[in-house]
Amino acid sequence: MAPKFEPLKKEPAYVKVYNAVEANILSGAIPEGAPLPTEVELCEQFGITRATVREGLRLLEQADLVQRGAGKRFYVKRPDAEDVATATSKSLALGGATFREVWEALVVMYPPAVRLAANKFTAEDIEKLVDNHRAFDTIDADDTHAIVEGAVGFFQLIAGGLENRVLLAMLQSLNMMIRESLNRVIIKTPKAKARILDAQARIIGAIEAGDENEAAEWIARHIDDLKRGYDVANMDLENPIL
Amino acid sequence: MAPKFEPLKKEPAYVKVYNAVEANILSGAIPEGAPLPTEVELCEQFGITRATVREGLRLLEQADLVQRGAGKRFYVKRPDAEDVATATSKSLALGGATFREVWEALVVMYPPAVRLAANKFTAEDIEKLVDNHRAFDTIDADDTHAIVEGAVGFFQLIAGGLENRVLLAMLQSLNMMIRESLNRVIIKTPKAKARILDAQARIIGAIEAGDENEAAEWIARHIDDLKRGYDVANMDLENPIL
DNA sequence: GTTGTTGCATTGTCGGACAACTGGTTTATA
DNA sequence: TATAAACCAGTTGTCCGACAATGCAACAAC
Repeated sequence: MAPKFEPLKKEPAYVKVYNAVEANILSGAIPEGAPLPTEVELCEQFGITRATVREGLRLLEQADLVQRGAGKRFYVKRPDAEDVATATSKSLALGGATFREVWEALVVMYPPAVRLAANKFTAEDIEKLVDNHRAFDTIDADDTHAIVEGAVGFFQLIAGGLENRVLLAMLQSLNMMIRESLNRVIIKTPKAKARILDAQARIIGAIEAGDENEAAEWIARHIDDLKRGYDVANMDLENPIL
Repeated sequence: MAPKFEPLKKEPAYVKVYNAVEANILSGAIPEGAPLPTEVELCEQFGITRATVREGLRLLEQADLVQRGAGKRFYVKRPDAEDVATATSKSLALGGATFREVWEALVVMYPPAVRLAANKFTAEDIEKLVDNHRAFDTIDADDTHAIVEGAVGFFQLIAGGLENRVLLAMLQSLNMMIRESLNRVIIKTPKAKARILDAQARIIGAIEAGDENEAAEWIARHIDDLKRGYDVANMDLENPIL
């Protein structure tokens, strides 16, 4: 067998900057919230020019490891679930994810998630759901945008109450994609609002009662119901959501 | 109520570059695989200096919208599921995700995923599972690293066969975090290999038979079994995985 | 106490320059 | 002729030095 040499990395300097700073953040050497050295300081420390340092900083910036304060210099920031979700959904959408894939993911993920919710939700969490539900009731049935927001908001509250950032990030990115989808296929059926309202009520009831089977059952129906809009619109589910 | 003004954004030029190019990619004006204009061309088009253009390009680079070819200039690339997963898991880990969150997500997501697999997997997919299983059988029971890889590889194959990039991205990022976790709490129990092997066999059998209940049942047990290592190691599940 | 002023630190942008690398073309050599 | 060496053009990576714009803090003025 031929000796397998590493491609002996000669990464550009700005990547090295990125890696070096990332390592320091990761190891905790630069704690969360702490400011990064200034650009000139970094220049001196790395022994490179400012332009190069800045390119490395852009990488960190886009990686959400670091953020420009209201003031000026960068400070370390841990990526929160929402950022992760935004980036994920954006990437997936851009990657050509189809309606089918998104809906399928929804069907797969939410029923077990509400099962967890039924076991875990506090009175507070439930109250939020109820509030959201009441607000939803007051919207104009023709205001499709508001309806979409209300429907997505419900999912958001479910995801948010799970006390689990990993699940939160994943469900949230799903929610964003669903919002895209729903806004595209405008919910036209006049009954839409009523049916959503009913489903939400039952799900909330089931969670409140801690009845995970009932909750899972109803959210599955709810999702299926939402999806029906697509079938009605006669859309090809294999179309990309973007 | 006090009038609420927009923060009147005056984004720096390099952000504008990022946005402009992103928009062009998104709209399909620059199709996938097509090369971006060279840096100098971009300078001319935007009417700014090269250093600034390059900062914008770094943002695009980190956003995985664009990639440096083996040759030289950037070409457009859609983010694939793996990149998304890598970024997601990294961010979540950095965000302080705990063992509990990861395991919980695993418990929530995989049983329904294998249900899907039981309905959807082709002979080919199953063959891969079988191959992986056979290979796993041959590893040394003391080679904990190999055992972890084998266990994770099994999950990877499940995720990969679903024909769903959205689910794939999410499951894959979970897999990466699990790999981290398992490598940390080294599987010591001598029986580990045997139990994993057995569970995998049953899951594969169930998928092959299209028995989704059986498959879901066994993967749940399997996951629970893997988790037991933590209990044995007496680890605090609320510790971050990093 | 609020409002202006001033100066400092830091970032954003500029212009030009050069080395390094890649790919292709031409030329020299076996 | 075929192969290797040398050359050239295009592009990226890095550097330097400079200046404008902005935010911050301290201080002065009303």
